[in-house]
Amino acid sequence: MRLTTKGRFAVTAMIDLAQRQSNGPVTLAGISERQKISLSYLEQLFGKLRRHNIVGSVRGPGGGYRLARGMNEVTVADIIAAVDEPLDATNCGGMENCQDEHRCMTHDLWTNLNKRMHEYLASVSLHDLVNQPKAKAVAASVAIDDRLRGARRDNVAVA
Amino acid sequence: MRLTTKGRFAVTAMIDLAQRQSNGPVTLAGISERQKISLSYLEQLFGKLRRHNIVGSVRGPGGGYRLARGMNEVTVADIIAAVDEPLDATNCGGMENCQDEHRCMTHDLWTNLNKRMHEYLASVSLHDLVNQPKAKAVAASVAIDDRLRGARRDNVAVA
DNA sequence: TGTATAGTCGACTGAAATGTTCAAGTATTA
DNA sequence: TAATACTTGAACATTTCAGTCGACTATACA
Repeated sequence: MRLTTKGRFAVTAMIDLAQRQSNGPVTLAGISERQKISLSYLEQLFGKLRRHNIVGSVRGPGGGYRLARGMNEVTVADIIAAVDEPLDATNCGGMENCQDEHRCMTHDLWTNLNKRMHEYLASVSLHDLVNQPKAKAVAASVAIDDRLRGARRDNVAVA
Repeated sequence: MRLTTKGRFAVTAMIDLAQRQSNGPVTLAGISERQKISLSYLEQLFGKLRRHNIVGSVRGPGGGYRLARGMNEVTVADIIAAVDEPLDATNCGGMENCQDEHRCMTHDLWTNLNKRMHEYLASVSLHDLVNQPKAKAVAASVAIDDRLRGARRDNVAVA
């Protein structure tokens, strides 16, 4: 799981899309203008999002993109994984080279940390982002800590 | 907050350092060999870590690096921030261009997400990583999360 | 039947970041 | 003084980022 401006663009664009799809398909040209992201770059990003079945496309006049699933079914982790693609997990791709005890230890520790990060990003859905009440950031921190400790959460609103 | 292999290398190296500093300063050459990271690359990373007062150096024979503070006082966020440096937070650096309502909204949403990620990484200390009992609780919480959310097909490479 | 709309695909680009290597230092210990 | 080890700077190939361009296909609508 990598986190760069690329994933940021994708998330921003997806929020825009989620907010507007009720009026029918949303054009990339519109997203481009509203979010100030180059149209051709969006085409690349949405090509990947489409191939990952996160969005669907409608061609021709009046066409555009729409979500392939409900907002609750699309997480930030999904979006980032779609555009950032593979990227090797650890220095020792699978088992190879892992005979040394110390390497294996740091290896486990790292994948562990990674897993938790992914877990967090997977816990935030597009719905959470779109329906986030303006400015509650601070209060949210408590909830996160609880969740990391294994606290139960009902279907909602991380935010 | 950016997350790349660069920060990964730094965290791995810091774990190695934390595990071995009880025997006195740890040389980069040693870390390089154990973790299979190029020595010169480590030199660059530790130069930054030193300038951020995360590690301290001891020159001359028998020298090396040691933590500048206790393991509990060094978080993953500290390490990543030190090596990944600046990187603008949002597309609209401060206030500029933020007159449009929608841009401001997604802008807030994004910085919010960012804040939470940072918060999480700041909650994991070097001590936590070194003394972590071999991966158990985390895996469990992931399973729970998936269940609550309704099984998802992608199962994205966590890495 | 055209034609404008809008997605699809591929190649290509300059700039930056990654990760590595080489080389020449300086400080410290023995 | 010699060996050790950090310090600094430069150069480098490779990859990714972000954007551009051009040609193409599918569809709605007049």
